[in-house]
Amino acid sequence: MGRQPCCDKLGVKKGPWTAEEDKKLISFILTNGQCCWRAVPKLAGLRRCGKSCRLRWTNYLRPDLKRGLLTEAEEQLVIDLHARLGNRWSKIAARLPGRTDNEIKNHWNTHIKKKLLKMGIDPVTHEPLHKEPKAEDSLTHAGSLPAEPSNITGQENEVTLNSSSEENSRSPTENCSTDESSLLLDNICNDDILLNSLWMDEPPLIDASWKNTDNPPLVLQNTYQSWDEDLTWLLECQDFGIQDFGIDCFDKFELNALKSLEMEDDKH
DNA sequence: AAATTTGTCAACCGCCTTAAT
DNA sequence: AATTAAGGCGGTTGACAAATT
Repeated sequence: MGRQPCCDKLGVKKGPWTAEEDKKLISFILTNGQCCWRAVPKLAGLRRCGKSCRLRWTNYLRPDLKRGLLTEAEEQLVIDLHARLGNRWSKIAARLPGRTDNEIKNHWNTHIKKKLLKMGIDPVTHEPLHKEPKAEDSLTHAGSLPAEPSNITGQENEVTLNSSSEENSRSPTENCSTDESSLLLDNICNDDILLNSLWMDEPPLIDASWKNTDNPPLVLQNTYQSWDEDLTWLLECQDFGIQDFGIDCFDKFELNALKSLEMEDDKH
């Protein structure tokens, strides 16, 4: 009855991943693609739960991940999206290429939350903590325009709030006050179709903008910079048949995954 | 210099939805 | 239709690092 168990609970390792485990997982996924996490630990020679492998891959090992702190523009975007979506971190993360829900959630809890509180803004409702009773007061009170969309300007204390209500009639592009954040927000908000897809829980559009830039892919710039010395093996990707973690590699990887899926489909 | 506090974030836990049997 | 696991998600924890006393 039902499906087979995800993994043999006995002998499953927990805790921090070692460099060796990471290597095995990356090697396996780059070769075979992402599919059937239940089978991954066994096939990759890992004493881990499939769930743990998926988490490790999506949150830390994926080649398209950015590393490091969120930029101001990204932070602004997170605040704006949070005002609209609440704690739906995966939805928010879907709009920030190279960022994971876990990373955004952590950043929210450790940085943004405090920042907003410091500014006198409730991080849950995005309303002022001490709301003035008079409407005219709210007009003069920085960041106290509940009916208006959110916006953090470059100035520390000038935060225009977004209504936590899911009815946001004003064009979100009007929120943008910095060029950088404008660009980011434009990607999401300026397009009704995109916004609708967000609300309708449709799959996000693939963001491939970095593929067209003259700059090296972020993955090459940042992905493994902060890793400990044990991970220098990653620089020797050829060891497991990977020339680099750049664009081509990832495209191949995606193709590999698709092939695997197709093969799975053929079997059925 | 040592002890304590605070901050950060990777990883786990448990719940929910979806899908397989 | 009922049962069970996979996959996905958000909340929470705990180890470690950095800052402070």
